[in-house]
Amino acid sequence: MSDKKMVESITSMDEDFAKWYTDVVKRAELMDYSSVKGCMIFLPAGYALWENIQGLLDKRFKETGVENVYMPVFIPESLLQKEKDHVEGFAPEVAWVTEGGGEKLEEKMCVRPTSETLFCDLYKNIIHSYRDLPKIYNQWCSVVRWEKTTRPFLRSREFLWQEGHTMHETPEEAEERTVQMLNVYADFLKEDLAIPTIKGRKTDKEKFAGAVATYTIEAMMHDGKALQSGTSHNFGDGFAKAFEIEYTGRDNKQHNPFQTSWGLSTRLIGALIMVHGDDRGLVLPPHIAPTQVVIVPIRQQNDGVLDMCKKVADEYLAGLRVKVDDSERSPGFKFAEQEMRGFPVRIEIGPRDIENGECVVVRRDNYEKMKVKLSELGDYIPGLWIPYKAICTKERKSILRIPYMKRPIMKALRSL
RNA sequence: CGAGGCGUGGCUCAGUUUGGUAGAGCGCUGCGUUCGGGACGCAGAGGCCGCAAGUUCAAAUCUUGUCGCCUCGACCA
Repeated sequence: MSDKKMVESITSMDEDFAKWYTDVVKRAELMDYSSVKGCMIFLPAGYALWENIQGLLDKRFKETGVENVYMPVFIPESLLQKEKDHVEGFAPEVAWVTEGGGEKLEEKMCVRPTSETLFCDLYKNIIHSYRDLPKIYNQWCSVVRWEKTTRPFLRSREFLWQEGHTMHETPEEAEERTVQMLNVYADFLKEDLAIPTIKGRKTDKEKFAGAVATYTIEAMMHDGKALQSGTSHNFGDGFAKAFEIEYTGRDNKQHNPFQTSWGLSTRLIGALIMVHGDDRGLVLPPHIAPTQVVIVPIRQQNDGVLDMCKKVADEYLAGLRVKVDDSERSPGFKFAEQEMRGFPVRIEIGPRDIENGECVVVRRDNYEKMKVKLSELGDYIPGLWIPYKAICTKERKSILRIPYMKRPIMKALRSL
């Protein structure tokens, strides 16, 4: 590459991993900064990743009996303060609303940093009998935490997530659900995002404010640091007691139910970038890639080349998310641009290929280049998805060998 | 919130030390030639130099304040 081209390329990850990360999120147009301090804009490419994460994870949730709800974005001060540890844990990073309609509010409200208290408020009203249990609710929403330092996807004052909140008859059942959801997260990361994780339990100091136990999945980034990628909490009956949630048990006596909560956020997009990306940019695993296959016509003005590309997309690759890049750029430019955006597979089709009834297939993860018969594409491309899953088992072993493991992962390991 | 760095066309930056007509490359628009790893020619458009006060005949440049962004640290999904 000439110096001219180097100007536009991204910083090497070994030279400066933090700079590489921000270069990638900006150049791949995943996000942008806004005039709102500490908050970020999800651009189409970034939001599409979240939509796909939502779709795949929500399906897994539903398979375990989860129902979706939506709760208010505000929490009255009195409600937030009902559980002592909880309010102490979150107080420093809560944003408050003190005025509405031009008048000072009688009671100030915070913008939810998390919704345990709202769910408890609801459960108090709808749980009266053991027949009302379990309650397995989840909501997809955004929450606000007044962070002092922010980074795209990894930490921002407002972020998107899901928060599940469940109530159970017995402590055993609550513990079971806590672990079950941690496993749902770990399986999702492994099978759909090709991200291997290590499951662990947080120390008392690190655990969620008000929880009895916090479990976490930690993913290893390229720079050797661990990133907390999902958490699952067992609350015991602490909140239930604080919120006076009681039900009549099978023994006709009053009991407090046992509670869990679990969450996974848009931070996961940051993990995705840091785990799979390389010096050419993003590498997206096929299951969540908004565009799974991009077709580049070579000499597209020639009669038939563009038509053939569209035909391949429609007929041989039906069912996959395919894009034909018919923009008026040179092929080399398209290659570089698409690799930067992380499309898992590229197909090149030119006049020579059409004569031979074949095309060139290039994988994003290892740049492997293959000639494939057009008629065999429909089987060949989905076959490429499998190695992405294999990444997990392969890299999981290497993770355990990384010598300069950072503190969080060590703790996660120690407590297992 | 502590330490450091940076704000100049869309992007990356030069110009600031020593005040004096706003610059370059990339990108963008139009036309033509190109197309298997970031193509080329010609012709164009685009900036009150983050914002606000101050010093001065004169401020991108000096002073003060302020806002924003980045990195590291503490805290956190």
